[in-house]
Amino acid sequence: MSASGHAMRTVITTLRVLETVAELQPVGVSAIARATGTPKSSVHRCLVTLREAGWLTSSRSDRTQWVLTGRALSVGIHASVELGLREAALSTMQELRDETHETIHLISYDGDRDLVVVDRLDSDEPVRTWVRLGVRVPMHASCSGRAILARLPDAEVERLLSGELERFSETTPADRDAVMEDLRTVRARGYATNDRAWRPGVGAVGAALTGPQGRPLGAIAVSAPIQRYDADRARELGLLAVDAARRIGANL
Amino acid sequence: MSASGHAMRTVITTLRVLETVAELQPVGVSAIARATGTPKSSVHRCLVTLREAGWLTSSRSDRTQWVLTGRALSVGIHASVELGLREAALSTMQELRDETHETIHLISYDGDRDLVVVDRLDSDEPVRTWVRLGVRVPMHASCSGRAILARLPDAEVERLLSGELERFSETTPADRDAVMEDLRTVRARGYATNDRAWRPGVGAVGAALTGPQGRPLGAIAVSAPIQRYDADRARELGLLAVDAARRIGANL
DNA sequence: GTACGTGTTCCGCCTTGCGGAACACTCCAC
DNA sequence: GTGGAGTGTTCCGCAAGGCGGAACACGTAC
Repeated sequence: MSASGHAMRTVITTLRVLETVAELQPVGVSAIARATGTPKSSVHRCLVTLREAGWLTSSRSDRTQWVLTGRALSVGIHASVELGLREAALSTMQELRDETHETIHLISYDGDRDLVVVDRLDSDEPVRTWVRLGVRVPMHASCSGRAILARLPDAEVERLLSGELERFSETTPADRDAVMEDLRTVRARGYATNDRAWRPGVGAVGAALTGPQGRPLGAIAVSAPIQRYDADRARELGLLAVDAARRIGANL
Repeated sequence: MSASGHAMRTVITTLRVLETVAELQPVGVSAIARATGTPKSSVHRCLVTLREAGWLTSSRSDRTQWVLTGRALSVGIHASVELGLREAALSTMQELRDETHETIHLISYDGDRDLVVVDRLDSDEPVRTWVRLGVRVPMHASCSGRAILARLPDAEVERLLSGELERFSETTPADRDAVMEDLRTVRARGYATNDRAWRPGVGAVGAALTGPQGRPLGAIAVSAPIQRYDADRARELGLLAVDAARRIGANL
């Protein structure tokens, strides 16, 4: 697709291996080879290289398992510091959790393509939703994604929604038109909703966090098991999320 | 030094470029070339490759500047989740901050080599200390480092202190012997101290966070401007840090 | 105008990564 | 036991592909 074919193949595949380790760690050579579709010997070379670079360690025992080191952590945190989201959001997230008793997620949008869950405060209910920190969130299927899209100029929305839109369930927006229609609703009421559109059994509402120039830098989301989620609850949670987003935005 | 010379040169240099971007971002080609001692054309190729891999974006203006994307964030966060430190430490860190009114740092030790500041709660005083999240901390010169060393078996200490020990100031431990002597004190009283040994004008105390098997997974540190730091205050803060570390350890 | 400072492109030499295949090993079923 | 299906690791010859000096295009400072 994209222009520059001048990229180094070695590096690209090694980075893909690194990302796979991040997802599956602790993990062995064969599993990575399967997940990436790369020959085992090549994967092995990548792993050894990453260890020499200090990004991975091979954890002992009979079967060699690979895990990330603090180096990956260090580089990653520098990416988030630039935004300063976490610090700005922390106290408001706690208030929101106390008001709703549901799990609160903080999502970062890097202005380009990636949507990442950077922080989470857990619900105190016995039944609660769960995602791993660091997971990448789909733009079209999550309420955070659509809350952010609703604040972006049309050209950028167009670009972000190009390519295939993966369907996770019955309620995932089927195509670009469905998303665009939803965005009108989101713009009107200030928050986006998500009724099991991404992960099964999970409903959620999200509101965009905007910086000084009105540009979205991320989103805050409240997610609940579907048993505690219906139209009325969505409105209640949505209004709280919008208010929380406003307070957080004031700190950016 | 180390064994495997089978590592891929390309990848190693590209990762070094990536780390440099993390430190200096936003940053241009020439600055990176200077910092890493790599020819400009090679650095440029690395950057293009990293962009294609989705780890960097080139922010367009007159001068091309490079910054990390959320992909780096995502991978980095997965590294920290494995430890689960942040979640375990959050509430206790807040208590400790309220007790001391100084800046609290959470440091992660990945069991190998890297010591990274993963979280921070700021002091409410007008004069306060400051470090960037994600920065790598020296083992011998920081109180967190020495608090952790004090809990490690001799062989591992030996390995970690091999190589040159950088001197940051008059009070930085000069050599391995000086560190080893300090470790005895640390073991005796439970916390480590740091009187301007790493960063100028900053005093600090630190206590190790240990997992179920007693292995250190990180440290918690209280750092204060030297005006509010002397022997008495160090003891007071040290005891509070030790107690906080115990409470956090109970959650691991 | 001269002198540096950026970032970007080109191209021929020859290093270096490629990956199938063979290896050593552990576990499990029969 | 013996075979088979898993692991992770090593080898090696071929040629793909990365290297980096040099030249380029631009902007700013004096």
